[in-house]
Amino acid sequence: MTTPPSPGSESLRHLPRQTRSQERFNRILEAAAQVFAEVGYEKASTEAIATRASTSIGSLYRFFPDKSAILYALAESYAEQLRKVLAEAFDPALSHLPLTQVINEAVDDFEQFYITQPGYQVVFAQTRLSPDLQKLDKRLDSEIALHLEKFLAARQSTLSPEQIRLVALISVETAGSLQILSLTQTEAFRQQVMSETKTLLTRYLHPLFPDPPPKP
Amino acid sequence: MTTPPSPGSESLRHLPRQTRSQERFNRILEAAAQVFAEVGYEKASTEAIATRASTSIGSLYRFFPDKSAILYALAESYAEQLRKVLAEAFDPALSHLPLTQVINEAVDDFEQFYITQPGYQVVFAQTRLSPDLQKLDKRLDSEIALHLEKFLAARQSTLSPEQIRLVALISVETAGSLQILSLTQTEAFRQQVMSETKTLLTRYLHPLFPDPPPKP
Amino acid sequence: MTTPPSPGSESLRHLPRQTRSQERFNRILEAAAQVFAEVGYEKASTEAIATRASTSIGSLYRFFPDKSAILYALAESYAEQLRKVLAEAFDPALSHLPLTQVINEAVDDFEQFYITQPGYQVVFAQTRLSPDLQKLDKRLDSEIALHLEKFLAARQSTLSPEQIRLVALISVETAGSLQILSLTQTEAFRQQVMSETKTLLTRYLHPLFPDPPPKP
Amino acid sequence: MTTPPSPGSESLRHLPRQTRSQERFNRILEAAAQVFAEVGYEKASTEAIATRASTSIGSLYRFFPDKSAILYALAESYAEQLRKVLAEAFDPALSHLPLTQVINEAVDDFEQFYITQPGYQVVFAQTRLSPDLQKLDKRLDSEIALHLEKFLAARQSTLSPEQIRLVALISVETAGSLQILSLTQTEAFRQQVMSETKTLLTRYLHPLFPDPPPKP
DNA sequence: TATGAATGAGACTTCATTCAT
DNA sequence: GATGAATGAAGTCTCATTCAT
Repeated sequence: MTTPPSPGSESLRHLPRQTRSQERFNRILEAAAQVFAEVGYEKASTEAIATRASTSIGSLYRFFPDKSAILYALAESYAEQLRKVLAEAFDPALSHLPLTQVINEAVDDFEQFYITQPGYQVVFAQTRLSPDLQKLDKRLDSEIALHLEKFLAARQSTLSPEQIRLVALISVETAGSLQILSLTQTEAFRQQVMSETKTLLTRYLHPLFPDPPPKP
Repeated sequence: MTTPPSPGSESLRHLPRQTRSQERFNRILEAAAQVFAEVGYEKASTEAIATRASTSIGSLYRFFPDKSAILYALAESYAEQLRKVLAEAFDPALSHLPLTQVINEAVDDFEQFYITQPGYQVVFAQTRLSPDLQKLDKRLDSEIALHLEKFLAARQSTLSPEQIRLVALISVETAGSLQILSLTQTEAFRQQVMSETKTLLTRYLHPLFPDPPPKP
Repeated sequence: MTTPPSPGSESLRHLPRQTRSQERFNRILEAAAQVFAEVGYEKASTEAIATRASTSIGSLYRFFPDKSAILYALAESYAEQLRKVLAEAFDPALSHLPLTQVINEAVDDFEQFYITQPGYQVVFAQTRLSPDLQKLDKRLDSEIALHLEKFLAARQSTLSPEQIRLVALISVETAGSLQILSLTQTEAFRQQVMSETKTLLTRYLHPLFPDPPPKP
Repeated sequence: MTTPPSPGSESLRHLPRQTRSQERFNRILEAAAQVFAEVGYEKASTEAIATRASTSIGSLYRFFPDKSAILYALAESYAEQLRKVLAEAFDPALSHLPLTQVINEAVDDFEQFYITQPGYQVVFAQTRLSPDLQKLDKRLDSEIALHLEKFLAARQSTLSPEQIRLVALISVETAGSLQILSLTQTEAFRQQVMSETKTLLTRYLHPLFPDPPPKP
């Protein structure tokens, strides 16, 4: 997921892809994601996380100075993953495609991320809520909106970079919150919510970034 | 805020508008809102809440069987307040006004509510996050979206009641999450976010509920 | 049950047999007996006792300086009741009857007392257990054994008064503990235990107090 | 006293007979016995037990999930010890001895157990009294009476196994309650009570299990 | 005198964190 | 480096007792 404190040599061909240390670091992060998703951040005990990661509480504290450091590291990991997802979805090379199509696929990708990373919701809510994690929260926001910004900037638009940033942030926030809403619903309703999310985003963004004229 | 367990006789002469009991009940609820807003639900200790309410831990437990009951009561209280705010903002009598105007004012009212009730965010996040509060969460969603639903239904529309319900829920959810986003930002950016929120909602809703023709 | 602190005029013909105060005192004592029997002394809350007695916690504390005073008063009450039961069962006037018969009836009376006074077990165990109630415990023992002593003394016996006291105490203790044992058993087994109790006591006492020769 | 959850390797060299864990487990159990004996089960605080065991409250809860588990473990421990005491006292190999002699020695052994294990009374009273410990109570009764049962069965008797069971249970119960009675008395009286206990049991049991004819 | 709201000491229990092995 | 036993601060909640009304 993310790089552990001690780097380790990754370029030597026949050596294990990850050092033992990295492996354990990632196992703990995955275990934390699971436990956070199941019971929330506060109720997740470090003991439970260590057990889930098939390691000891002592080892956990070798990697993380305290419990909140796990949340931080997980947030970093999610930020990186989201960056990749959004980098693909909003590849500037796709900026000539109809906006609707790009949005639809991006929302679908976003949904996949939420479904496969059930810990994200908790981390997201926790960083948003707790005053001492807000710095982290803003950085998460920035990273996430970054690629959308680039994509939007690639389409000719009269918007200033600051305006584009605003629009990107709002779009991502909206998509995220509706995603979370959808996950508390029945399957049928969930799909309706997702479909409506696409409509909403399209209607919001279309006037700002009109589709380019088809190339002759 | 909400009515305490036992009402008591309120018609006696010019005696206090609230009984001693109601006063204390409300003080505790307000203190809880503050503490929740400051440190979050889990980190808020019942002791801290009692102290903030200038009462004893024993008195707190006279009104609330356990800590979660405070969250419940606060949620009910907020739901009721929001209902009132939205009832005014979406008074069906206003359904002949331009949608933009109604949305603008509703978002402003909503913002006022968020600003004056800093505990709402926490309660909202908590009910959304914790599995055993989801029933409460859904009920709150329904109640909150109710007035928007009625308002939208009052405008002629080709949408089914179910579709209107969906649209209302999404609108309220979006407005809420952007509200929260705005509160983590600087004042200048915050206002831009609110303004953009109005734009987004208008663009989303307008195609569904076209403004009525001006009266001749 | 027992006389409350303030005596009250009981000899005036047309006045209520008990003053309001006495009535309440007795209601509290009865309520305490019930609650003690149900949950034990320590887990019985003074609030629960007051409620069961249809009075207020404040009134309860008018009669009893603290919780243990209720236990004391109840113990006094039981001592008095037991004294009556045993006074009848071991009426010295019956000392000419065969020992077996007297024992059988006494055990039956004792059983009735236990069944109708479910609080007795708890009070008994509590006074026996708690160091600061042992004085009370010994007085209970004395009172209870008193009548048996008188009865035994009335039959010619070579035993000294001290020896008779010892025998009486042991008999009562044994009967009591087997009584308690019987109450934790199924109905069928319970009756066997009671029957065996009679046998045991008869075999123990008979050599000490042989039946008098039948009067010609 | 009893074996702690995880045994551990005990065969290593000349290392401590008990593992650190077992040592602490036993220390806690002994401390609990003392505190229970002094103030009773309900008034014994887990904090006081931990302190008396020279350990921390956290360690106590590492071994026992809650306070009642300490009572359970102590009850098991006592049951096992009593079983051993009674197994020796009622060794069927002794069944040819005069009943009086066997009873005398058994009562003496029983007395030693009570004196050296002052917590037993409390555990005994608690299991007998509290509704949710009655299953444990009955099991303890059975185990404790088991050896007397075997011993009695080894002497020719016309009694059915069920009758023997009843007689054994009653004998043990009686001996126990008289033991407790004796402990609340002065030393001189205490010895008289113990002596009388032997007489009582002998008179009760002798007719049922006559001494075998002396070997020629 | 009766009431019951208020108090707060203290009980049980959890869990983040440390550190000897 | 890994382990997990040990620690103890801190949290939730109960309940005997007081006292203003």
